[in-house]
Amino acid sequence: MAGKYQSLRGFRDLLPGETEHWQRFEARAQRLLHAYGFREIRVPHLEATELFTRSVGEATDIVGKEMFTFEAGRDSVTLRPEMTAQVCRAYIQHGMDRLGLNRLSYIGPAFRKERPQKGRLRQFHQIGVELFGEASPEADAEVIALGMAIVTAAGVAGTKLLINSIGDSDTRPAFRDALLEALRPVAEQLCGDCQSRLERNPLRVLDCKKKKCQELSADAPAILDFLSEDARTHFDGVLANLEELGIEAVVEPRLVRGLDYYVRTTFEIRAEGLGSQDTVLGGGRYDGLVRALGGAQITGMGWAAGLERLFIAAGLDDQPVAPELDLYVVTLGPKARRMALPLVQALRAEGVSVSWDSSGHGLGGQMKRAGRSGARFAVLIGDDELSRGQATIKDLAGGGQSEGPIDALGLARWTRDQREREG
RNA sequence: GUGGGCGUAGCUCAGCGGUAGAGUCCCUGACUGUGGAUCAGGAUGUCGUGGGUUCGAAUCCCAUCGCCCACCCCA
Repeated sequence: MAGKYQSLRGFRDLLPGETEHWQRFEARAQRLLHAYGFREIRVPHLEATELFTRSVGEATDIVGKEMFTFEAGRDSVTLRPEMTAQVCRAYIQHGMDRLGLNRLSYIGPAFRKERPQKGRLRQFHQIGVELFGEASPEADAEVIALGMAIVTAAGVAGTKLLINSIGDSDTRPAFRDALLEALRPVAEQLCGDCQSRLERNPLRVLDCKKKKCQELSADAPAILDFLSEDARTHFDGVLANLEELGIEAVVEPRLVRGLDYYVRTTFEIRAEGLGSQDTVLGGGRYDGLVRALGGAQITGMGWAAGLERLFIAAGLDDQPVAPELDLYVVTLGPKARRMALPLVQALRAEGVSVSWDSSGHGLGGQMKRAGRSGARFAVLIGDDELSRGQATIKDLAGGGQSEGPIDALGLARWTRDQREREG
């Protein structure tokens, strides 16, 4: 508990050892996204509040109590609680439907003002994709396949794909009424949360984890029975395509996603061992959203995954990455010290990763720093080495010592040879 | 917003009325040119903050802030 200032609740620093995990995942993810033909879009962190209230839904918790909203002069602005609405806004704003830009991906922070806990922070990070203008079952299957690949790329094993169709916006009211009719008589027996859900969003009662509520809603009508002919065909097509791709999907009729804009296909990928935070990726189809935000009638399908949760599910959260470096230059005496900076610069230009200590510590201190830097070899240069024209090179893992080149080009070649020898 | 747990050295934690401790890390030396092992020495704290009880409070009481975990909800 040192220092006067502390990061804000729900906001945290990513330190070296952890950032490497992020970099590795991001590199792998970008390769995958590229392989699927997606191109990255970067949208602002701040947006007009109305964009989110319109798209995510007034009644959702996100809009109701979790947004970081500020008054900026006459405008109300909000730190994005998710990115789909923004990507749609940008899609419309830049006329992307005419530019052939219909496969978009994003990665970055999002903000929700809720009580932090494991795998849930006020600033968290999402990676996601949006596929516009393709309403086919194949599109759904492809987007889901990409989601599975991303989760796998993060190193998560033991995933489970849950899928459902919540029908179209014009058939949902019928289901909602039927559901209400079935649940009203037993409303008293539902848990407190569900009683309020009954009014706000009855579909979510199906999603309640409490046993009693599940029993009470067991005999309630299933949404799949209310699908229109089109929606039913579409859903069957999605399932068939997933099977064709060898992706195992569990139809979960109780799966209801929280955001208002979803229609037809909804799905989540869950990871084992994460408790209530086990949904690592979630998404679905949102065919009416672009239109609702003022664009043309263009369909959409996408998902978002939480990076913090992915890393927890992959078991990476408590495994810091050790530093790696080719060389650490240790100098003795003023002559050697004067040539150190030009030397390390020349080595870097040759693609060798190298560090050194410019603060004038003694040999012991420098060796200690060399050991901690993660360097494979320490290159010792003192008066002896300068007169001999040979550097002393110490193997920091094995402890052995030998002579080696003292000039940049020679050292660079020597380093490359070592790398090759060690694979 | 609700419930529970915890705040003592950079880190992990012990102490639970009588002068603030351990391990680790850090610094110095044994080794006048060698890190990681060993040994010896050293440094480090408004004991989260404010108030109260007491001759005396890290310890008991009250308040407050912060963190963690869970619920709600979600990625």
